[in-house]
Amino acid sequence: MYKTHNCGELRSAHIGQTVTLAGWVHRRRDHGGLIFIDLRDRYGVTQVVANPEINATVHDALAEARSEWVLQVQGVVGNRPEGMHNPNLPTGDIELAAQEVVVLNPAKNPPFAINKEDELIDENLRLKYRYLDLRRERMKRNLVLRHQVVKFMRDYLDQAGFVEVETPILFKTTPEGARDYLVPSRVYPGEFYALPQSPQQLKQLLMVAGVERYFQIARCFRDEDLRGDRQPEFTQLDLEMSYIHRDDILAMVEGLYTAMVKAIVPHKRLLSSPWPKFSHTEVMDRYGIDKPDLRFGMELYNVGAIFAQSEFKVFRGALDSGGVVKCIAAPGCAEYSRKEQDELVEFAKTQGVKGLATLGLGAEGLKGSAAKFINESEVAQLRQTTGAKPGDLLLFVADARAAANKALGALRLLFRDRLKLADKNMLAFAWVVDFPMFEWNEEFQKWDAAHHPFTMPRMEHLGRFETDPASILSDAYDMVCNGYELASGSIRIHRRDIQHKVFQLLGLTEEEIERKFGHLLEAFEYGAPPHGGMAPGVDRTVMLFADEPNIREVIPFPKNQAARDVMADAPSKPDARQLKELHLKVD
RNA sequence: GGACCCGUGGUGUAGCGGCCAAACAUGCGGCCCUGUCAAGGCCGAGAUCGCGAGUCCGAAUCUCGUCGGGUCCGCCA
Repeated sequence: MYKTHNCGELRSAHIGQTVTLAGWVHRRRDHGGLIFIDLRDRYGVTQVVANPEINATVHDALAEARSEWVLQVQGVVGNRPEGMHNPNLPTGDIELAAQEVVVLNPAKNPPFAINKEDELIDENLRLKYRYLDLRRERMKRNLVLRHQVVKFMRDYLDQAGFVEVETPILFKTTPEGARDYLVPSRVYPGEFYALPQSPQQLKQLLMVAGVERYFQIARCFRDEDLRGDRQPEFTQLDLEMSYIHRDDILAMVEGLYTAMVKAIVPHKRLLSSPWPKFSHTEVMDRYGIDKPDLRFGMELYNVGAIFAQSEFKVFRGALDSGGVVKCIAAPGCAEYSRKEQDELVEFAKTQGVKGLATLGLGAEGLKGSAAKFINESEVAQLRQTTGAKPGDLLLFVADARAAANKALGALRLLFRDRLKLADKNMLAFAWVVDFPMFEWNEEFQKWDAAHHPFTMPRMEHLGRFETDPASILSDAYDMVCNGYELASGSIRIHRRDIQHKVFQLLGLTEEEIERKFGHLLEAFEYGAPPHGGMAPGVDRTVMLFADEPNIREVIPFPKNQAARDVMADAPSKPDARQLKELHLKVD
């Protein structure tokens, strides 16, 4: 070992001991005579002091040292002089009087400061030098937090009788869903493996195999465009249980997360426990989105009834064509300028609606674009329905229901951030249940599975496959928290006939069903138990726990938004020989 | 595929038609300094303002294009 102790553990009790530390030069303070070096390793920082009158060689060596040099220092742990203790440092009562210094490795000046936390360094630069970025306190903290989260999950599920099983990374491409990452086979020209979008089929087969309680910290791959909470590869806590109903698995995951919050982020509070449960319809109506942030109010209100007799053309048109008029009330924003209101309108348009009407309940009367079209009686009813107060700004969208929900839901989040309506130490977990089983795909004129095709439709709705697929509900469920979808899951189909029926409705031919899912359907014929599961996102969980704005901050080596690894510069061109072996030609 | 925002010394910012052969902080180099801990003091180096066209007497500043980055829409069973 290069060291006898780490840089975070020495205390007064060690005074007088001869120890050896090794680490990076965090900071150097050269007084000409005395030199102080803050030596840093993973565990902390210890002050090393060199006195030229005591040891000139050591003093000269430390005078040369610069930031991020790697040093090994042997010395005696000493009590700091009276009044020189540093209460801000766990090791602040002692210092190491250096007797011997070995430069293990000098270092170039880093492209950004490792010993500073406040500056927001350009992320591309951080990613290019990720190994330096990870030395910084913030990243180190996130790395360790992630470890704690994963370890807690493993321990908790082990206690609950789950078995961790690894499933293949090289698997089979599946239709629908996200775009697959394909891996060419050298042995079979023209054939490809696919990286799993999730271990969905495999874990179901593990249920058929009798594992009963399975979990895996599973890497998943989806070749879609990136977002702050989406990476091409990400990690899920993949879970599956046999002989359970929906509420059994919800209770299992709720228990896990509730215990985990208490153990790992005790400074965070749960909005409610047990967690509330909403139907999909209800969250869409009230929050305009299927992953509501419940930490604040500002709900959406359907005010169509108030304007049933309105002559306001915008509202009239929407209502007459089967749409809705909905609104939210932005607290204290009645005096927004014309420009500020125009910005809101523009934002709404980016969310897919034709426009946005505004009504400010100003101190000197009504303001905003809808003011002259709304009468006193309507204002009174609006105030009653929405609870809006004088000084609030009402924002109306008159459009098709889905579009209106989406735009107002997005505006609600805009105001959350702008008005700081959400407490960052609050975790508002909730369940969303009763999803529709199918969604009509306008582009391809076909039915899609709203969750995935292995989801169990409600038994009592099985008769509607031929008559009204849109009305079929499924046993799917989402776990949401603070505006993120943290997990998604369902009770699965375990009967061949039902699974076949679903594939048929999704438009797969008999030949496709057999070729793509034959293995699964056959498995269901050998005594598949009823089962279901879910898959919480590990990256998003850690992101929420760490108060980070995106999952890149909790992934050691993430891709940028263009899906590149800017450190290694991947993806990259393979050698011609590699392509030839794989029987590939590139355009 | 689309919309919007950003790009100025190593880093973070300011400047947003002439006062800029670009300012501040920090970092870096040198000198001084024996109790600092974001050490201090003095001196110094370091940027053709992402790139390319254009407008103008004059462009870091305005316009167009392009490259890079980010946020969002589409997409993400």
